Amino acid sequence: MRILQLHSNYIVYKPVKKEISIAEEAAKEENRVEEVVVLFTAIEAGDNSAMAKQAIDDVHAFLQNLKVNRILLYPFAHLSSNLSKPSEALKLIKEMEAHAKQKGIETYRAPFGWTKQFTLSIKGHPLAEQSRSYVAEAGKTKVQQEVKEEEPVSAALKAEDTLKSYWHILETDGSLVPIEEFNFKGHTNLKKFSQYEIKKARAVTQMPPHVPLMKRLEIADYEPGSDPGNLRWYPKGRLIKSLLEQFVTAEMIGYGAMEVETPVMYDFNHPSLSDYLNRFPARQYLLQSEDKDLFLRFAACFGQFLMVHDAQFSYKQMPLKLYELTRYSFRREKSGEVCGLRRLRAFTMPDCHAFCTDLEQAKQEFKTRFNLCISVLGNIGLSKDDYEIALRFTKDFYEENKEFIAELAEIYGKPLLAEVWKERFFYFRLKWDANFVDNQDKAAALSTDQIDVENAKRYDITYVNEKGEKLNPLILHCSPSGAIERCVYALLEKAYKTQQKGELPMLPLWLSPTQVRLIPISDGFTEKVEEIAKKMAAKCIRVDIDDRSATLQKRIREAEMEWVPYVIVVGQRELESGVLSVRDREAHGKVQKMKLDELMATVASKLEGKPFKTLPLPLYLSKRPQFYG
RNA sequence: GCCUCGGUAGCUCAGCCUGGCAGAGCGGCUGCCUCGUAAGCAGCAGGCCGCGGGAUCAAAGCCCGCCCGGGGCUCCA
Repeated sequence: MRILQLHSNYIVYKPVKKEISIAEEAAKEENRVEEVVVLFTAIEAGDNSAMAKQAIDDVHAFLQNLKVNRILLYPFAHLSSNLSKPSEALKLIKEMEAHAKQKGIETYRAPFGWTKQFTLSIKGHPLAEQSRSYVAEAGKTKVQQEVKEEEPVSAALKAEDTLKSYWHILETDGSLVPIEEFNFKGHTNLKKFSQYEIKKARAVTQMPPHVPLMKRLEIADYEPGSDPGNLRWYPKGRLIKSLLEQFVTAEMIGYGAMEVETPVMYDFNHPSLSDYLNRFPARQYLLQSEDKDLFLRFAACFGQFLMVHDAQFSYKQMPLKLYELTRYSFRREKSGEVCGLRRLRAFTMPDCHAFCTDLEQAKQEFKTRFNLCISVLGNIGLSKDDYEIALRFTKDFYEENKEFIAELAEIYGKPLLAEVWKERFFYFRLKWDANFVDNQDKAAALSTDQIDVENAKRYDITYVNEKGEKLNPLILHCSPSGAIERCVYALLEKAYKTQQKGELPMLPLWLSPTQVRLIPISDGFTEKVEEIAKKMAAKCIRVDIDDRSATLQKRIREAEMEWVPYVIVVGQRELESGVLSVRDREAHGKVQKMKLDELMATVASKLEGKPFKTLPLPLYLSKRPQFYG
């Protein structure tokens, strides 16, 4: 007997169709039970009455802990592959029901033998979700009990429960080393990341450094007037985010993806969608409109799959690549999990799907995108030293594709973490993700790509092959950079690390809100300085002027605290000689002499290939409001 | 969701334990200073002490509930 026990806020279920001849009579209407412990129950071959009684007694003990006295017995065959005969199962279920009632538990029961659909809302506390199995063994009942967080719905997810991960380090030559045998010397971050993945180890109790930074630099801030994890972005933050969005989008279009736009909300009861939804253990934002239940998307999958389902294409157009910058994707993360820019409830995620004919094509594409992602991260300002990669695959996939896996390891050029499963239980066969390790030794995934072998069928996506046959493609899911907000988080955390080393923190030049700050030494020079500013702005350089009446030293200090890459003081000497004194942050704040044209050429060369947006604030600092502090 | 810490001026925070006039620094405004590479000087304004309830002659402070944030538990497709 297998029982999945879920302490729920509510469950709504509806019998849809009789499955078997002995199915009970039931009305095809919705039933709703509030504040209830739902018992998804599968009766297995060999189960007996004693076991049924034992199971209810165990549940009863739990109810007292949970301070609830209401259960719903929900026959749920998918929990086991060793089911008993239906007649026996029904008998035992009825016994459980009777026993529960006898113990004074308010007992409800979903009908046996029906296909049912349900929606339920699980409580978040650690005891809310439990699975138990009872095995008949030499006349006595053995209870195996596990406390495990998981969504109840899919058999595949249940498998996660029993399926074990085998951890290895994949060397750059493609060899797999069991993790306990790997020498982590010189691979500090990989070690931290591995520990984070495997043990979920937490050490520090400290505010993540990027949070005060995102506020002080007027990038983003919490918005108490919204839901947690929905942030406000100040002009400078909006600029940074917008540039990242533009850059990633341009890279994906350059790669050959077709940019599309799809709705942010979907029908909760759409057949393909609800199925996929149940496969995805994230919590959704739900909303009601007229008579519809809607959910907010957590990725672009829905929209793109529905679009491709309706599209006609053949092997000649493949791999077929669609891209969308989802602003926003929503995930109703548990309140304790939302954190600064690391983990949000509303976030901007570039999402690119490639529809491939077969595994060979998928692998080829996967490799192309692997290179592309590394390049995208690098251009954003995150080098291979800043993140660690995990590759996750099944044992059989590895056996069949050793060379391919080795190629990936070679491309990356650093040992990476390999998670190996004996069998597949997610919808993908191969996945990689790049993970930033932050100042709290926490890891956050950035880029990722997966080979999805399930969803084409689920969404009835087909292409036509050479012989005119309709086939389901393989689907690659890729986020080239990961969430844009998370990129900002990584850049800020990285800058903080730099600062801890005693160096000057900064953002990449192309993302710096002010690239060049001009400081007229006194009022009389402001007009001349504006001429210089105009020349620079004309060359697509974000320049501003600190015309405030504060002392020179104070204005320099504030420019430094804003991480302005180039600070130039302009007075009589500069105007007469035409030579500027440029305080170069990258060169540790050293003041360098150069002509305006030289500076503009230097800056322009560093900005090559990056998108540009004009300054999102008034040219004169005296005209700017203060958003924070 | 649970545990835990916090929320006082725009920001950072002291005051709370032991109830009795609401505080500091930064920022803002005004004035002086017009400056040569990381904090010039002075004055003024600025408060629903997170929100709601309770006990008290009296609450920022004590008690209860809620909201928001940090950290932890749990989890991350």
